[in-house]
Amino acid sequence: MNEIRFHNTLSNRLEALAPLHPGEVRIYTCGPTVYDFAHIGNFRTFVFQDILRRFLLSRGLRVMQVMNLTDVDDRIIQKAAEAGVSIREYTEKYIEAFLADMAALNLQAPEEIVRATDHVEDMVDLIERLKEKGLTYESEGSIYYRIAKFPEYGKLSKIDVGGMKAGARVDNDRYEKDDARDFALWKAPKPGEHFWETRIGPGRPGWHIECSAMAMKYLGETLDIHTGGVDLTFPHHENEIAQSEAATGHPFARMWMHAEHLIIEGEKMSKSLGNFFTLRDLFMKGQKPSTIRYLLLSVPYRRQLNFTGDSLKQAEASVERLRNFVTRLKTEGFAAGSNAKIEKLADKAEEDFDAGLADDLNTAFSLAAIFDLVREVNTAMDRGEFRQQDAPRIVAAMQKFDPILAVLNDDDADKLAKVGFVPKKPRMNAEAVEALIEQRNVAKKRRDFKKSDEIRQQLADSGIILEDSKDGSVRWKYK
RNA sequence: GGCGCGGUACCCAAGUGGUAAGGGAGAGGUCUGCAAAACCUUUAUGCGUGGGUUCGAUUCCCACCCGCGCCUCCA
Repeated sequence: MNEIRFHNTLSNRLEALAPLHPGEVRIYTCGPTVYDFAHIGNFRTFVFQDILRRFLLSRGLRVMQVMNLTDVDDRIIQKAAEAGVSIREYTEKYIEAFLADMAALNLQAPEEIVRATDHVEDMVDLIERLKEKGLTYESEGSIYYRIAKFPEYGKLSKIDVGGMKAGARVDNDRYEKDDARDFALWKAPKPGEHFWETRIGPGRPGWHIECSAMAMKYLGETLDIHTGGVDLTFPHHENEIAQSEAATGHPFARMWMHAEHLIIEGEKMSKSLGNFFTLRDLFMKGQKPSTIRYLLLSVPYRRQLNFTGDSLKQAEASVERLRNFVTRLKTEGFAAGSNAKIEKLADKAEEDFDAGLADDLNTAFSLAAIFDLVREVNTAMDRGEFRQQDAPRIVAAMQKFDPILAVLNDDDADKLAKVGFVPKKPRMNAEAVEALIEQRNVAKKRRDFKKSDEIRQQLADSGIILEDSKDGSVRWKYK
């Protein structure tokens, strides 16, 4: 098997994965800020992270992944106040929605999903450590990190912060800082705002400190991989490095992996452009979970992904092709015996699939390996060169791919129902479908094709596709 | 301006110093009562532009153009 190599933002090159604790990969994943429903762009990043962990698991590695939920920040405080509820109550709804959305997209739950507000103590501890080392200062009740004390600042984003002058920019926080580059570790409470009473005074945590504190609590002072969207590289991850490494004296994350953004119809997604989609928006429009997951995983994570109506159609058709193939394998009858060539095709596909992923999660390459297999096996079937005993081998290959792709085995409607999305019009149940198919069979026997075609059309209007096979049996599926 | 990602057929997209994977879509064909599914053929003498290195470059070097992101607590 090929060596696993990932692109490390820190070195800006491909590096072999070498976990600190052999056999186990410790990953920290920047999760969502739960002030609203997560959008499709967020899920592009989360799908990348899911592919990452699933691939590592497929290699027999243990994965310890921690994902945070940022459940306290300016927006949350403001919105909760507007709604007249506590931060906890306000975020609960969006956390539940996020977990449901994850399940809908077949995103495996990380080993730990942790909330910032459950870890204020850990953050206070970390801030105290920084304080003892003389890396902080206080101003109007807030505590800041003094960037000037961390010479390596900027090593991740390669941003030369030397030019940024204090007061040169509008400070969104409207707190007084000595240097524009400095960031808040702890924010003094504003009147009427929710705050924590702690050893370092009343207030609430800054954004960056939660990730450092929680990552180190669950994964140790040095983790193997830290992931997030490209936009987090600066300042968020840069600040995490500054805080963590200054406090411990050890490297914080050995490898940083960042997912490129998703754009919509060639444009940046934004609320003002009206191209801002949540998952539920897409489900309401009739998009299937498998379609969305496939589209998000089919473009390698370091490439910008253009999310368009056309690309959704293409993704849906691709998933359909794969599913049709599996159905054919399982339902069609083949002549007895086996064909050594088929075994080789399966071996090659499995090898290539894995090699693609090992090469910085090149999902496009891996998918091509699968489609090569699909085409070659279909051809062999059509030519009568595929035998009964070949089927289990190919089914096994497909079942080897799906723990990573996770788009083959689910029934989309069931999936949606399970996570609480109810389609606008209910599907025709299986009994009704079978009954109509039987009527059509009778008509066909009489060679009353007008009638049989009417029935087929009737089913098609209800989203049922029929496939007549040579032996007279009829396969059907929901569109 | 700085940092980063990218510009490959109608669309999505892989890729290598030696002559362009895969998927979708279109066209034609096989199969079928007709469909669906599947298969076959077909759609880039060319991979943003201009130079250079080389026997040979889409792949290496230089310059330039264009798109996008970050540099403002947006994945």
